[in-house]
Amino acid sequence: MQKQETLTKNQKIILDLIEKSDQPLKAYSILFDVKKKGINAPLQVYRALNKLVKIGKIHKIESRNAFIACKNSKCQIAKATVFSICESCEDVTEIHDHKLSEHLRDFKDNKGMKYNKYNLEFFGLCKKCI
Amino acid sequence: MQKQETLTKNQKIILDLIEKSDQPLKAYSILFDVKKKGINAPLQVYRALNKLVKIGKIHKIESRNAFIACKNSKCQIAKATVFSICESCEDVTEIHDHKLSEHLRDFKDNKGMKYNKYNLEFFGLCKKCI
DNA sequence: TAACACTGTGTAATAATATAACATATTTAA
DNA sequence: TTAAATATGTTATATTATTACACAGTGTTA
Ligand SMILES: [Zn+2]
Ligand SMILES: [Zn+2]
Ligand SMILES: [Zn+2]
Ligand SMILES: [Zn+2]
Repeated sequence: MQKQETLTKNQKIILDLIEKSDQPLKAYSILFDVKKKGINAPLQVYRALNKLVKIGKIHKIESRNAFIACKNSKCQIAKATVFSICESCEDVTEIHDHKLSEHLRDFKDNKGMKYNKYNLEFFGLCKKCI
Repeated sequence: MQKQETLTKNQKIILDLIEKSDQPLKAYSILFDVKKKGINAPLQVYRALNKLVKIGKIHKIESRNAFIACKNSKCQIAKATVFSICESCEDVTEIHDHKLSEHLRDFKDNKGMKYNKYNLEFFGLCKKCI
């Protein structure tokens, strides 16, 4: 089992907001939404986001500078992420594919590099947008 | 064969600079370096970068907001990128692994999404930094 | 040749994303 | 109970990227 983290007030407020959205949220849109809860500055948002990413509660979609909640309760998931992104409607889905995970986990380059994390983003058109 | 693109003056200047570096360069560092060649504004840099990315001459390292030259002459490579990134020295290497490419190319999710591109970034410690 | 689409340029202004620096408070652990 | 680690609130600033506008070159086509 993963160590259960106790979240602080700001972290809870921001995680709640992200979990209520099924799509990625951007930092300044989060800031706008949590102003009514007393969070006033970008740094307060980014500090919470960084912590939540670190403990795996949310993931950053690097190509979009946006943050999405992780629905997967498994350990280590923060260190092994796969997303599909529709380039038309911007719908983002986290992918958990056992076979793909295995391939990625077992990947070795020929440079002797030691990996502890990866992030994979697939781009295309979702069913609705094809 | 891929259609041979004719690059414009600005695009050539910026591609030259990126190709001379074996590591990713950031847009504003590129801007600083090409000012002596008459490129004065961020937008001139970003326009060239976007074009060069589009035609596959360079790739964007999404997690670093930086741009690296592609050494691979194969078609389609702009649409299927894999990088290893050292979190200590920030060394970035483009990976071309046939087996991995196959797995990624053949990946199908269960949502009927049609993919046309992917980007994979591995993070860890390189040989020197372990 | 003229009209048009398409691509690129140059410039200024601004938007969007993220961090530094500082003072203080709270929690955790030796 | 001191010290270390983590979090907070605030201001300012750094970094990354785009909008808007005027115009120039190139190729197509009517
Ligand atoms: Zn997840
Ligand atoms: Zn879509
Ligand atoms: Zn490449
Ligand atoms: Zn290294």
